[in-house]
Amino acid sequence: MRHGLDKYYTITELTREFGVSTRTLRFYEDEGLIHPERRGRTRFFRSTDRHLIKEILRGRRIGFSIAEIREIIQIYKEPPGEAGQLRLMMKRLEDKRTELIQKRRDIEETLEEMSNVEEACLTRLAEIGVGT
Amino acid sequence: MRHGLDKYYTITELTREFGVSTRTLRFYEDEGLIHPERRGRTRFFRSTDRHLIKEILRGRRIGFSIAEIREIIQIYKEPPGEAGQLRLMMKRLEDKRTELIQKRRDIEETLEEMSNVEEACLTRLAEIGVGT
DNA sequence: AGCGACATTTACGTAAAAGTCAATGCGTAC
DNA sequence: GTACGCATTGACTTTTACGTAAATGTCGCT
Repeated sequence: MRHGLDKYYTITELTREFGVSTRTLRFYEDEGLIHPERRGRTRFFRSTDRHLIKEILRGRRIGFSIAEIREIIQIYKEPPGEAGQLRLMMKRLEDKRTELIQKRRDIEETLEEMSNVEEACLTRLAEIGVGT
Repeated sequence: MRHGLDKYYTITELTREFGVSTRTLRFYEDEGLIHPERRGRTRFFRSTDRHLIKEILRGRRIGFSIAEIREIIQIYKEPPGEAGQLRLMMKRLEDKRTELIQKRRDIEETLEEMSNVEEACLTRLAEIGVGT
């Protein structure tokens, strides 16, 4: 079943879908994050690559570095078997969780402030531009 | 009342409080984000600077660039008076809001996945390390 | 006066994440 | 068969956000 009838994606298809450049996707390949197949020199992306790209971009939006994203992907590919490694990983997960929760709080605070500013704008607009 | 009896903060006090380097605070000054006073060549920070630094660091955690942060600070300092400017600003606020909401969703998805991974770790640990 | 601790300025360095450019290949439509 | 468009590779460049080093200044203490 593996690699059966999956659709192939060309690099430009994916750049259009995700709004990134070809350079970016090649960069991610160089960094070992994705592994498109080749026919000749042309890359052919499987749906698994496509899915990976989605995750990479999400990580990027959150602010993860390439190194961190690579690490996360590694965890999915080969979850650590040894107990010490597992504990270490959970410790790091805990740290990341704390960081993300902080970040979420930051975002929420900022969203609130933006609402305030927006409201102020509206009243200001109402004041000035009654006849606009 | 202005500049009355406010406390002064030295640069190192603030670096300790916020866990950033002196270089960082001087950099923010160079970038025009904060304006500590001087006695001789030494910087003295007011509580307004301290508050600004808090906001800057929050923006940084969210992923805003220095330019964006400067822009936000500008808005607080001198809200635009002209109607066109106001509209433009609201448009940009809208864009930012969309971006932040997306980012928040990204974070929430990632937090969920982290929970799953953590759970998997726990069961795995239970399997292996019954006697650990 | 001299020491140590902390500050400052200037200037160059750096890592991450691409952007850009030039040369080249490959398929196919005309 | 050649021109065109899309791909590729490799090298070089850019931007952001500071780090780091070197040379000095300043303040308080003893």
